[in-house]
Amino acid sequence: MALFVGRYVNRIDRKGRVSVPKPFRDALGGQSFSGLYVYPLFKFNAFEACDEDFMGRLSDSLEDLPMFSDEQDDLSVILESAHRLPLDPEGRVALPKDVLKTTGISGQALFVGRGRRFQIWEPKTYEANRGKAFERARARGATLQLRRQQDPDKGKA
Amino acid sequence: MALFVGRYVNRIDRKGRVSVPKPFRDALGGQSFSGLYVYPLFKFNAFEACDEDFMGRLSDSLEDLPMFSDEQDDLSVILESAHRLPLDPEGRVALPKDVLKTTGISGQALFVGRGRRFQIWEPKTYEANRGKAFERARARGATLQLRRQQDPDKGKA
DNA sequence: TAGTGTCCCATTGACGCCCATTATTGCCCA
DNA sequence: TGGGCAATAATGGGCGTCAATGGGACACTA
Repeated sequence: MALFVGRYVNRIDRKGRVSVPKPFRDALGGQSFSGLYVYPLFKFNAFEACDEDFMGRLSDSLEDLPMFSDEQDDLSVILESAHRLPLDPEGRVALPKDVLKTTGISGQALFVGRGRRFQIWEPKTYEANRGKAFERARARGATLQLRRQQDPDKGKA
Repeated sequence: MALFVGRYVNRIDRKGRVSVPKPFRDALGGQSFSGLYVYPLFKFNAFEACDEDFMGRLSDSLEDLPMFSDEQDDLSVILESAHRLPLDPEGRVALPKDVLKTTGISGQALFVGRGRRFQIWEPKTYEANRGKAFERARARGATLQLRRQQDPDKGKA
């Protein structure tokens, strides 16, 4: 399954195209659709990107909310604002105008791995908002409850 | 499954490459991806390394936190700061600049086995921070509750 | 026909691959 | 049991390949 980690900065050309980092392209592979989905974040002026599987999972999660509820309607704006971006033969995507506008991306785009998905930021915005995240986690003495070890025999039958 | 024990010191060459100790390479084997993942530690200026399975488990554990929550965002800095390091044909990895910078590694790297994962330290930093760990454990009279023995027949069918 | 969006090709620079050499370990045998 | 030899691991450096980038040609659309 897709696994996105690390940060990569790539240049936007005058056509609005940007190379998706090779490791991310590889992680996206194995999909029927060669490309990615992007949707805006609430908390930051950045977009999140994922593969088709994750987008389906996100959609299904929204269906778990009560139908016709305000909550579902509100969160569904994620899907309404999403884009399906195909990769060109060189592994680039064309960032839509509203993505450029919302994020403030012009010269460079920052790709940030987030495990099963990744984010796209304007580098300075990222630094301003996320630059201290590591120090915050360190200062807080952040801990994480690891998922219980998978049964190693699972699926071996 | 991967099992890393012991300490090994290897030299960094002028390209920033370092040989992963053979026993660790062997323990990493059996993955679809020939390489390892590294991520920074909060408590020390050192990095931790693991195989793809463990990284996926870490990622999934983060997904168990609520999406868009501050807690998830803060902890996700681990994934954002992580690197996927492929092994070259000789069994070396190229340590990224930020790893060298954070750890202070320049001439030599210390590999420290930690069971399912291992750590990479600048030798002097390790000595300063961990050098007395054994004495501390001894002085405390440290004890450990061992996990119950696995069923030996499990999954053998 | 202008505008938009793919696709294709060329360039360049970093990185991965390959080969050579040295160091170390482990083994064999006297 | 010690020395020497062979196999393996670690190290160093050169070079080719591929990822990132830029620009142009072409097709489709409004």
